[in-house]
Amino acid sequence: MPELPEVETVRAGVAHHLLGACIESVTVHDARSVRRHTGGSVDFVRVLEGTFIVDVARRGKYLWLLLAESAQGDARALPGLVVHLGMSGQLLIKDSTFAPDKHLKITLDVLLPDGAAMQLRFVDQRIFGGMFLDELEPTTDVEGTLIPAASRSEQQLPVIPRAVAHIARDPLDSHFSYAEVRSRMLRTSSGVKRLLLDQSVISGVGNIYADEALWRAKLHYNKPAKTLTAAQTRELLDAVTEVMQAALVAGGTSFDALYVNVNGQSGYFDRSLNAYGQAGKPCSRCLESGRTSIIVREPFMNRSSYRCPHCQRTPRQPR
DNA sequence: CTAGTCGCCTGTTCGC
DNA sequence: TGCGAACAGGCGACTA
Repeated sequence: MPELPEVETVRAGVAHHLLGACIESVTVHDARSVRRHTGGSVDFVRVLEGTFIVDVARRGKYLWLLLAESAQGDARALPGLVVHLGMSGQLLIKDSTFAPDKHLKITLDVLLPDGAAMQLRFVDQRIFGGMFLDELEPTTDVEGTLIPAASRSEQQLPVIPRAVAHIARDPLDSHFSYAEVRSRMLRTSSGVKRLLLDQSVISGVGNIYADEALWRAKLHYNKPAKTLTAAQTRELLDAVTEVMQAALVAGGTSFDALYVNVNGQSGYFDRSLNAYGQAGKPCSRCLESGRTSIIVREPFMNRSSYRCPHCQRTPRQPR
């Protein structure tokens, strides 16, 4: 499943390979993958065909391609092509001689600036992800915009798709604000994990990273967020950031290969997890101090939470 | 307004 | 061996 670091790798890979490319033709193989596009498949294809990819930006697990009428055109004149990989989505860059992938949902046939023909393929098994076109609105800086703020012209001001505007900055965002997250945490009665998973508070944190960060910070998922000290909050957010940055370094090395590894192969699962999925196994931190404490799995928000019953004690008044 | 639940999806794993 | 149930979970839509 693509986590935030993989999505950033995908963004960088698409930008690296397809900047300036013209989208010559588009095929929607499964309309469910464009269900968030209000105009339906026909409109999706019609608007996209003939446009140029001029930038690729990201916030949280959303990424979007900025489109223009020419390779140097104004991206604000056209909607953005928003991509969300959901749980099982992949973006693959291949040439058309490669056989169609299993679960291929959308194909963009593109012509690169050097004249080479390629395909950007959206592959998705579970169809939680998708693509859609969405109007852009002005914003402050977004990650991945290639043009440095100082040298931007009027028509290169940062924009964000309307559907993504409510998404908070993520821990890999250079404008990520610890203080804003802290402030939101103090204003809610919810448990801390619910906050970590709330897109409008902090984005890009899924169930795995949430559990791992809570384990590192020795916090119970149901501890009311407002009861965390400033130091605990700092430690928790630092833990999230550290794991993500490590995964980004691990996964961000390979997009020069022939089949462009823009597919979100997770470097994260290669390393050992301390909490997530570890039910029944001893907590490694407890083992180091000569204690045996077994990681437990507990239902939470219609899914699972994993924690060490010793390091991550149940709060006195669980919510 | 906030808090919390539900449903979308399908491949894999599990128990009977 | 076969077969249905449980499970995985991001996130928009919905309810209270």
